[in-house]
Amino acid sequence: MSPRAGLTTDAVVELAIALVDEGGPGELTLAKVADRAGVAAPSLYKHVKNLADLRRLIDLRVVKEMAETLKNAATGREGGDAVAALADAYRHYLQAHPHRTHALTAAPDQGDVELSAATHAVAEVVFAVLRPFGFDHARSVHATRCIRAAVHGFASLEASGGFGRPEDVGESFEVLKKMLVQGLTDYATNHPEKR
Amino acid sequence: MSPRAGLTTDAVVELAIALVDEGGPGELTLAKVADRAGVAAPSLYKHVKNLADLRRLIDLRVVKEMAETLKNAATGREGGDAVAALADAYRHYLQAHPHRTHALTAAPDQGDVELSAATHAVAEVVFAVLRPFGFDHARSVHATRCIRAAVHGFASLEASGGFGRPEDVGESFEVLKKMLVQGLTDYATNHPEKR
DNA sequence: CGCCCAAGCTACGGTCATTAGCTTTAAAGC
DNA sequence: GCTTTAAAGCTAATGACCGTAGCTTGGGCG
Repeated sequence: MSPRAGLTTDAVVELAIALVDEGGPGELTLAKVADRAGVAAPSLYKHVKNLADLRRLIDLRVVKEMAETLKNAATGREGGDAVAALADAYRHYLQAHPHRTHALTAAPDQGDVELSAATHAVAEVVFAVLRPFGFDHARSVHATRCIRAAVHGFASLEASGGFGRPEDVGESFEVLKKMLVQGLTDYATNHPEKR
Repeated sequence: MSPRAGLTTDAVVELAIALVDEGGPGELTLAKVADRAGVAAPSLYKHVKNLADLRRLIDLRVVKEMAETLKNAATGREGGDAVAALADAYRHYLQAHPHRTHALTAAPDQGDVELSAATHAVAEVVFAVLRPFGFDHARSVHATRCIRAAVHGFASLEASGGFGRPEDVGESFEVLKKMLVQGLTDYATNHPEKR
Protein backbone atom coordinates (compact mmCIF):
# COMPACT_ATOMS: atom_id res chain seq x y z
CA MET A 1 0.00 0.00 0.00
CA SER A 2 2.90 2.31 0.46
CA PRO A 3 6.45 2.24 -0.76
CA ARG A 4 9.22 2.13 1.77
CA ALA A 5 7.07 0.55 4.48
CA GLY A 6 6.33 4.06 5.51
CA LEU A 7 4.50 6.57 7.54
CA THR A 8 0.85 7.42 7.58
CA THR A 9 -0.82 10.63 8.59
CA ASP A 10 -2.05 8.91 11.71
CA ALA A 11 1.42 7.82 12.67
CA VAL A 12 2.68 11.36 12.26
CA VAL A 13 -0.10 12.68 14.47
CA GLU A 14 0.74 10.01 17.01
CA LEU A 15 4.36 11.11 17.23
CA ALA A 16 3.31 14.74 17.33
CA ILE A 17 0.95 14.16 20.24
CA ALA A 18 3.70 12.35 22.09
CA LEU A 19 5.90 15.41 21.72
CA VAL A 20 3.14 17.69 22.96
CA ASP A 21 2.46 15.42 25.91
CA GLU A 22 6.10 15.41 26.86
CA GLY A 23 6.92 19.05 26.61
CA GLY A 24 3.85 21.09 25.77
CA PRO A 25 2.67 22.59 22.50
CA GLY A 26 5.80 24.72 22.28
CA GLU A 27 7.89 21.60 21.86
CA LEU A 28 6.06 20.50 18.77
CA THR A 29 8.24 20.94 15.75
CA LEU A 30 8.18 19.26 12.40
CA ALA A 31 11.90 18.69 12.68
CA LYS A 32 11.46 16.71 15.88
CA VAL A 33 8.58 14.69 14.52
CA ALA A 34 10.61 13.84 11.45
CA ASP A 35 13.51 12.85 13.63
CA ARG A 36 11.38 10.46 15.65
CA ALA A 37 9.84 9.08 12.52
CA GLY A 38 13.28 8.38 11.16
CA VAL A 39 12.64 10.53 8.14
CA ALA A 40 13.90 13.80 6.70
CA ALA A 41 11.77 16.79 7.63
CA PRO A 42 10.40 17.57 4.17
CA SER A 43 9.08 14.05 3.88
CA LEU A 44 6.41 14.88 6.42
CA TYR A 45 4.74 17.08 3.88
CA LYS A 46 3.60 13.95 2.12
CA HIS A 47 1.40 13.19 5.10
CA VAL A 48 0.54 16.59 6.50
CA LYS A 49 -0.05 19.90 4.77
CA ASN A 50 2.09 21.94 7.12
CA LEU A 51 2.61 22.64 10.81
CA ALA A 52 -0.74 24.36 11.22
CA ASP A 53 -2.45 21.37 9.67
CA LEU A 54 -0.64 19.03 12.02
CA ARG A 55 -1.78 21.11 14.97
CA ARG A 56 -5.32 20.94 13.74
CA LEU A 57 -5.09 17.17 13.41
CA ILE A 58 -3.88 17.00 16.99
CA ASP A 59 -6.78 19.13 18.17
CA LEU A 60 -9.14 16.96 16.21
CA ARG A 61 -7.86 13.79 17.73
CA VAL A 62 -7.92 15.19 21.26
CA VAL A 63 -11.43 16.52 20.93
CA LYS A 64 -12.65 13.22 19.54
CA GLU A 65 -10.96 11.36 22.34
CA MET A 66 -12.54 13.64 24.90
CA ALA A 67 -15.97 13.14 23.38
CA GLU A 68 -15.48 9.40 23.66
CA THR A 69 -14.22 9.68 27.22
CA LEU A 70 -17.19 11.74 28.28
CA LYS A 71 -19.64 9.46 26.54
CA ASN A 72 -18.26 6.50 28.44
CA ALA A 73 -18.37 8.38 31.71
CA ALA A 74 -21.97 9.37 31.23
CA THR A 75 -23.47 6.07 30.17
CA GLY A 76 -25.52 4.45 32.83
CA ARG A 77 -25.87 7.59 34.94
CA GLU A 78 -28.55 10.17 35.37
CA GLY A 79 -28.97 13.79 36.37
CA GLY A 80 -26.58 15.23 38.88
CA ASP A 81 -24.73 11.96 39.08
CA ALA A 82 -24.05 12.06 35.38
CA VAL A 83 -22.91 15.67 35.52
CA ALA A 84 -20.48 14.82 38.29
CA ALA A 85 -19.20 11.88 36.31
CA LEU A 86 -18.60 14.09 33.29
CA ALA A 87 -16.74 16.57 35.42
CA ASP A 88 -14.52 13.87 36.90
CA ALA A 89 -13.80 12.37 33.52
CA TYR A 90 -12.88 15.72 32.04
CA ARG A 91 -10.59 16.49 34.93
CA HIS A 92 -8.92 13.10 34.86
CA TYR A 93 -8.30 13.37 31.16
CA LEU A 94 -6.43 16.63 31.62
CA GLN A 95 -4.59 15.28 34.61
CA ALA A 96 -3.35 12.45 32.45
CA HIS A 97 -2.50 14.78 29.56
CA PRO A 98 -1.91 18.22 31.02
CA HIS A 99 -0.51 19.67 27.82
CA ARG A 100 -3.62 18.97 25.83
CA THR A 101 -5.53 21.79 27.44
CA HIS A 102 -5.17 24.12 24.52
CA ALA A 103 -6.53 21.57 22.07
CA LEU A 104 -9.82 21.62 23.96
CA THR A 105 -10.42 25.31 23.44
CA ALA A 106 -9.81 25.07 19.72
CA ALA A 107 -12.52 27.04 17.96
CA PRO A 108 -12.95 25.38 14.58
CA ASP A 109 -12.64 27.97 11.90
CA GLN A 110 -15.30 28.56 9.34
CA GLY A 111 -15.62 25.56 7.07
CA ASP A 112 -13.81 23.01 9.17
CA VAL A 113 -16.58 20.47 9.15
CA GLU A 114 -14.70 17.70 10.85
CA LEU A 115 -13.48 19.65 13.85
CA SER A 116 -16.86 21.31 14.19
CA ALA A 117 -18.46 17.89 14.28
CA ALA A 118 -16.06 16.76 16.98
CA THR A 119 -16.69 19.71 19.27
CA HIS A 120 -20.36 19.30 18.59
CA ALA A 121 -20.11 15.72 19.73
CA VAL A 122 -18.73 16.86 23.08
CA ALA A 123 -21.57 19.29 23.53
CA GLU A 124 -24.03 16.58 22.58
CA VAL A 125 -22.93 14.43 25.48
CA VAL A 126 -23.59 17.26 27.88
CA PHE A 127 -26.94 18.00 26.28
CA ALA A 128 -27.94 14.38 26.64
CA VAL A 129 -27.01 14.37 30.29
CA LEU A 130 -29.03 17.51 30.88
CA ARG A 131 -32.19 16.08 29.36
CA PRO A 132 -33.66 14.84 32.64
CA PHE A 133 -33.40 18.37 34.02
CA GLY A 134 -36.10 19.43 31.60
CA PHE A 135 -34.55 22.61 30.27
CA ASP A 136 -35.91 24.26 27.21
CA HIS A 137 -33.42 24.65 24.39
CA ALA A 138 -32.01 28.04 25.31
CA ARG A 139 -31.60 27.05 28.91
CA SER A 140 -29.82 23.88 28.05
CA VAL A 141 -27.35 25.95 26.03
CA HIS A 142 -26.71 28.25 28.97
CA ALA A 143 -26.38 25.29 31.30
CA THR A 144 -23.95 23.55 28.96
CA ARG A 145 -21.79 26.64 28.79
CA CYS A 146 -21.72 26.90 32.57
CA ILE A 147 -20.68 23.30 32.95
CA ARG A 148 -18.02 23.59 30.33
CA ALA A 149 -16.68 26.85 31.75
CA ALA A 150 -16.48 25.58 35.30
CA VAL A 151 -15.07 22.17 34.53
CA HIS A 152 -12.69 23.19 31.79
CA GLY A 153 -11.61 26.20 33.81
CA PHE A 154 -10.83 24.10 36.83
CA ALA A 155 -9.12 21.30 34.97
CA SER A 156 -7.02 23.60 32.83
CA LEU A 157 -5.91 25.72 35.76
CA GLU A 158 -4.96 22.57 37.60
CA ALA A 159 -3.15 21.25 34.54
CA SER A 160 -1.14 24.43 34.14
CA GLY A 161 -0.14 24.35 37.78
CA GLY A 162 -2.24 27.37 38.56
CA PHE A 163 -3.29 26.18 41.98
CA GLY A 164 -0.28 26.94 44.05
CA ARG A 165 -1.57 26.51 47.58
CA PRO A 166 -1.23 23.31 49.53
CA GLU A 167 -4.93 22.76 50.18
CA ASP A 168 -6.29 19.61 48.58
CA VAL A 169 -7.27 20.26 45.00
CA GLY A 170 -9.57 17.26 44.88
CA GLU A 171 -11.66 18.74 47.65
CA SER A 172 -11.89 22.03 45.80
CA PHE A 173 -13.21 20.10 42.84
CA GLU A 174 -15.79 18.37 45.01
CA VAL A 175 -17.00 21.78 46.08
CA LEU A 176 -17.18 22.92 42.48
CA LYS A 177 -19.15 19.86 41.41
CA LYS A 178 -21.60 20.30 44.24
CA MET A 179 -22.11 23.94 43.32
CA LEU A 180 -22.63 22.98 39.72
CA VAL A 181 -25.13 20.22 40.35
CA GLN A 182 -27.02 22.27 42.88
CA GLY A 183 -26.96 25.26 40.57
CA LEU A 184 -28.33 23.24 37.69
CA THR A 185 -31.06 21.83 39.88
CA ASP A 186 -32.06 25.32 40.96
CA TYR A 187 -31.91 26.53 37.38
CA ALA A 188 -34.26 23.73 36.37
CA THR A 189 -36.64 24.46 39.22
CA ASN A 190 -36.86 28.23 39.41
CA HIS A 191 -38.38 29.22 36.13
CA PRO A 192 -39.10 32.94 36.45
CA GLU A 193 -41.55 33.69 33.66
CA LYS A 194 -39.64 36.36 31.85
CA ARG A 195 -36.49 37.05 33.74
CA MET B 1 19.78 58.76 31.45
CA SER B 2 20.06 56.84 28.24
CA PRO B 3 22.06 57.41 25.10
CA ARG B 4 20.25 57.67 21.79
CA ALA B 5 16.97 58.90 23.30
CA GLY B 6 16.19 55.27 23.50
CA LEU B 7 14.08 52.41 24.52
CA THR B 8 13.29 51.20 27.99
CA THR B 9 12.26 47.77 29.10
CA ASP B 10 8.77 49.11 29.69
CA ALA B 11 8.54 50.47 26.17
CA VAL B 12 9.59 47.11 24.78
CA VAL B 13 6.94 45.35 26.83
CA GLU B 14 4.41 47.89 25.63
CA LEU B 15 5.14 47.14 21.99
CA ALA B 16 5.16 43.42 22.69
CA ILE B 17 1.75 43.53 24.32
CA ALA B 18 0.41 45.47 21.36
CA LEU B 19 1.58 42.66 19.08
CA VAL B 20 -0.04 40.05 21.28
CA ASP B 21 -3.28 42.01 21.41
CA GLU B 22 -3.36 42.31 17.65
CA GLY B 23 -2.56 38.78 16.64
CA GLY B 24 -2.25 36.52 19.65
CA PRO B 25 0.79 35.19 21.46
CA GLY B 26 1.95 33.41 18.31
CA GLU B 27 2.52 36.74 16.63
CA LEU B 28 4.98 37.87 19.23
CA THR B 29 8.44 37.88 17.79
CA LEU B 30 11.53 39.80 18.78
CA ALA B 31 12.04 40.71 15.16
CA LYS B 32 8.63 42.40 14.99
CA VAL B 33 9.10 44.20 18.27
CA ALA B 34 12.45 45.48 17.09
CA ASP B 35 10.91 46.60 13.85
CA ARG B 36 8.24 48.60 15.62
CA ALA B 37 10.76 50.06 17.98
CA GLY B 38 12.83 51.19 15.01
CA VAL B 39 15.80 49.22 16.18
CA ALA B 40 17.80 46.21 15.08
CA ALA B 41 16.71 42.96 16.67
CA PRO B 42 19.83 42.31 18.75
CA SER B 43 19.45 45.73 20.36
CA LEU B 44 16.46 44.45 22.28
CA TYR B 45 18.76 42.31 24.37
CA LYS B 46 19.87 45.47 26.12
CA HIS B 47 16.40 45.74 27.60
CA VAL B 48 15.20 42.16 27.81
CA LYS B 49 17.06 38.96 28.55
CA ASN B 50 15.47 36.95 25.74
CA LEU B 51 12.10 36.04 24.32
CA ALA B 52 11.10 33.96 27.32
CA ASP B 53 11.92 36.87 29.57
CA LEU B 54 9.82 39.19 27.45
CA ARG B 55 6.91 36.78 27.68
CA ARG B 56 7.27 36.69 31.42
CA LEU B 57 7.26 40.49 31.57
CA ILE B 58 4.06 40.50 29.55
CA ASP B 59 2.46 38.00 31.90
CA LEU B 60 3.59 40.07 34.82
CA ARG B 61 2.10 43.23 33.48
CA VAL B 62 -1.18 41.55 32.57
CA VAL B 63 -1.55 39.91 35.96
CA LYS B 64 -0.81 43.17 37.73
CA GLU B 65 -3.33 44.96 35.56
CA MET B 66 -5.94 42.32 36.31
CA ALA B 67 -5.31 42.63 40.05
CA GLU B 68 -5.84 46.35 39.79
CA THR B 69 -8.96 45.92 37.69
CA LEU B 70 -10.47 43.49 40.15
CA LYS B 71 -9.58 45.64 43.12
CA ASN B 72 -11.39 48.56 41.56
CA ALA B 73 -14.40 46.43 40.73
CA ALA B 74 -14.66 45.13 44.27
CA THR B 75 -14.33 48.33 46.23
CA GLY B 76 -17.56 49.51 47.73
CA ARG B 77 -19.34 46.21 47.27
CA GLU B 78 -20.13 43.34 49.58
CA GLY B 79 -20.80 39.63 49.46
CA GLY B 80 -22.54 38.23 46.43
CA ASP B 81 -22.64 41.65 44.85
CA ALA B 82 -18.90 41.92 45.06
CA VAL B 83 -18.40 38.43 43.63
CA ALA B 84 -20.61 39.30 40.69
CA ALA B 85 -18.69 42.52 40.17
CA LEU B 86 -15.41 40.63 40.12
CA ALA B 87 -16.79 38.18 37.62
CA ASP B 88 -17.97 40.95 35.34
CA ALA B 89 -14.70 42.80 35.58
CA TYR B 90 -12.71 39.67 34.77
CA ARG B 91 -14.89 38.90 31.80
CA HIS B 92 -14.80 42.44 30.47
CA TYR B 93 -11.04 42.53 30.72
CA LEU B 94 -10.73 39.46 28.55
CA GLN B 95 -13.35 40.74 26.17
CA ALA B 96 -11.25 43.84 25.71
CA HIS B 97 -8.02 41.84 25.39
CA PRO B 98 -8.95 38.38 24.20
CA HIS B 99 -5.39 37.35 23.49
CA ARG B 100 -4.23 37.88 27.03
CA THR B 101 -5.95 34.76 28.28
CA HIS B 102 -2.82 32.73 28.44
CA ALA B 103 -1.02 35.32 30.54
CA LEU B 104 -3.59 34.78 33.28
CA THR B 105 -2.86 31.11 33.68
CA ALA B 106 0.87 31.70 34.00
CA ALA B 107 2.13 29.61 36.88
CA PRO B 108 5.14 31.48 38.25
CA ASP B 109 8.06 29.14 38.38
CA GLN B 110 9.97 28.48 41.52
CA GLY B 111 11.79 31.59 42.64
CA ASP B 112 9.93 34.17 40.57
CA VAL B 113 9.06 36.42 43.44
CA GLU B 114 7.57 39.23 41.44
CA LEU B 115 5.16 37.16 39.39
CA SER B 116 4.21 35.16 42.44
CA ALA B 117 3.40 38.37 44.25
CA ALA B 118 1.24 39.53 41.36
CA THR B 119 -0.83 36.35 41.19
CA HIS B 120 -1.06 36.44 44.94
CA ALA B 121 -2.47 39.93 44.70
CA VAL B 122 -5.27 38.68 42.48
CA ALA B 123 -6.11 35.94 44.93
CA GLU B 124 -6.04 38.45 47.76
CA VAL B 125 -8.82 40.47 46.17
CA VAL B 126 -11.00 37.40 46.01
CA PHE B 127 -10.15 36.46 49.57
CA ALA B 128 -11.10 39.92 50.74
CA VAL B 129 -14.42 39.73 48.96
CA LEU B 130 -15.14 36.35 50.52
CA ARG B 131 -14.55 37.57 54.07
CA PRO B 132 -18.20 38.41 54.80
CA PHE B 133 -19.11 34.81 53.94
CA GLY B 134 -17.28 33.72 57.05
CA PHE B 135 -15.32 30.80 55.60
CA ASP B 136 -12.49 29.28 57.52
CA HIS B 137 -9.16 29.37 55.75
CA ALA B 138 -9.36 26.06 53.91
CA ARG B 139 -12.86 26.78 52.73
CA SER B 140 -11.93 30.18 51.45
CA VAL B 141 -9.19 28.55 49.39
CA HIS B 142 -11.67 26.10 47.89
CA ALA B 143 -14.13 28.87 47.25
CA THR B 144 -11.50 31.02 45.60
CA ARG B 145 -10.52 28.20 43.31
CA CYS B 146 -14.12 27.65 42.30
CA ILE B 147 -14.61 31.29 41.49
CA ARG B 148 -11.43 31.48 39.52
CA ALA B 149 -12.18 28.27 37.63
CA ALA B 150 -15.69 29.26 36.69
CA VAL B 151 -14.97 32.85 35.78
CA HIS B 152 -11.67 32.30 34.05
CA GLY B 153 -13.06 29.28 32.27
CA PHE B 154 -16.01 31.18 30.97
CA ALA B 155 -14.10 34.29 29.99
CA SER B 156 -11.33 32.38 28.29
CA LEU B 157 -13.69 30.17 26.34
CA GLU B 158 -15.57 33.24 25.23
CA ALA B 159 -12.32 34.97 24.31
CA SER B 160 -11.13 32.06 22.22
CA GLY B 161 -14.44 31.96 20.36
CA GLY B 162 -15.40 28.69 21.97
CA PHE B 163 -19.07 29.51 22.28
CA GLY B 164 -20.29 28.88 18.80
CA ARG B 165 -24.03 28.89 19.24
CA PRO B 166 -26.18 31.94 18.68
CA GLU B 167 -27.71 32.06 22.17
CA ASP B 168 -26.81 35.18 24.12
CA VAL B 169 -23.50 34.71 25.87
CA GLY B 170 -24.22 37.47 28.36
CA GLU B 171 -27.22 35.57 29.60
CA SER B 172 -25.16 32.42 30.03
CA PHE B 173 -22.80 34.44 32.15
CA GLU B 174 -25.66 35.71 34.27
CA VAL B 175 -26.63 32.13 34.92
CA LEU B 176 -23.08 31.27 35.86
CA LYS B 177 -22.80 34.19 38.26
CA LYS B 178 -26.06 33.27 39.91
CA MET B 179 -24.94 29.68 40.35
CA LEU B 180 -21.68 30.87 41.78
CA VAL B 181 -23.12 33.30 44.29
CA GLN B 182 -25.80 30.87 45.33
CA GLY B 183 -23.25 28.11 45.60
CA LEU B 184 -20.99 30.21 47.77
CA THR B 185 -23.87 31.15 50.00
CA ASP B 186 -24.80 27.51 50.44
CA TYR B 187 -21.20 26.61 51.05
CA ALA B 188 -21.04 29.22 53.78
CA THR B 189 -24.28 28.04 55.33
CA ASN B 190 -24.17 24.26 55.20
CA HIS B 191 -21.24 23.37 57.35
CA PRO B 192 -21.38 19.63 57.62
CA GLU B 193 -19.18 18.92 60.61
CA LYS B 194 -16.83 16.50 58.98
CA ARG B 195 -18.37 15.51 55.73
C1' DC C 1 8.62 -6.98 -17.66
C1' DG C 2 7.71 -2.37 -17.50
C1' DC C 3 4.78 1.72 -15.97
C1' DC C 4 3.47 4.83 -12.62
C1' DC C 5 2.86 7.13 -8.45
C1' DA C 6 3.43 7.88 -3.78
C1' DA C 7 7.05 8.22 -0.37
C1' DG C 8 11.17 9.64 0.33
C1' DC C 9 15.43 12.49 -0.47
C1' DT C 10 18.73 16.65 -1.16
C1' DA C 11 19.29 21.43 -1.96
C1' DC C 12 17.78 25.85 -1.05
C1' DG C 13 15.63 30.27 0.71
C1' DG C 14 13.50 32.77 4.28
C1' DT C 15 12.44 33.94 9.12
C1' DC C 16 13.83 34.06 13.59
C1' DA C 17 16.58 33.86 18.21
C1' DT C 18 20.75 34.52 20.11
C1' DT C 19 25.87 35.55 20.69
C1' DA C 20 30.08 38.16 19.87
C1' DG C 21 32.31 42.06 19.36
C1' DC C 22 32.53 46.87 17.54
C1' DT C 23 30.89 51.94 17.55
C1' DT C 24 28.66 55.83 19.32
C1' DT C 25 26.62 58.94 22.31
C1' DA C 26 24.97 61.07 26.30
C1' DA C 27 25.80 61.95 30.92
C1' DA C 28 28.89 62.83 34.82
C1' DG C 29 32.95 64.48 36.73
C1' DC C 30 37.02 67.35 36.11
C1' DG D 1 34.49 72.91 27.74
C1' DC D 2 36.79 68.27 27.74
C1' DT D 3 37.45 63.53 28.96
C1' DT D 4 35.94 59.38 30.41
C1' DT D 5 32.80 55.62 30.55
C1' DA D 6 29.05 52.75 30.46
C1' DA D 7 24.96 51.90 28.30
C1' DA D 8 22.58 51.73 23.77
C1' DG D 9 22.88 50.62 19.53
C1' DC D 10 24.93 48.31 15.30
C1' DT D 11 26.77 44.54 11.97
C1' DA D 12 28.10 39.90 11.28
C1' DA D 13 27.47 35.28 12.05
C1' DT D 14 25.46 30.76 13.71
C1' DG D 15 22.00 27.53 14.19
C1' DA D 16 17.14 26.04 14.48
C1' DC D 17 13.22 25.70 11.96
C1' DC D 18 9.41 25.95 8.16
C1' DG D 19 8.38 25.41 3.66
C1' DT D 20 9.23 24.77 -1.72
C1' DA D 21 11.26 22.65 -5.80
C1' DG D 22 12.63 19.06 -8.09
C1' DC D 23 14.93 14.52 -8.28
C1' DT D 24 15.01 9.34 -7.04
C1' DT D 25 13.21 4.99 -5.93
C1' DG D 26 10.72 1.09 -5.06
C1' DG D 27 6.40 -1.44 -4.89
C1' DG D 28 2.04 -2.66 -6.89
C1' DC D 29 -0.48 -3.56 -11.04
C1' DG D 30 -1.29 -4.39 -15.79
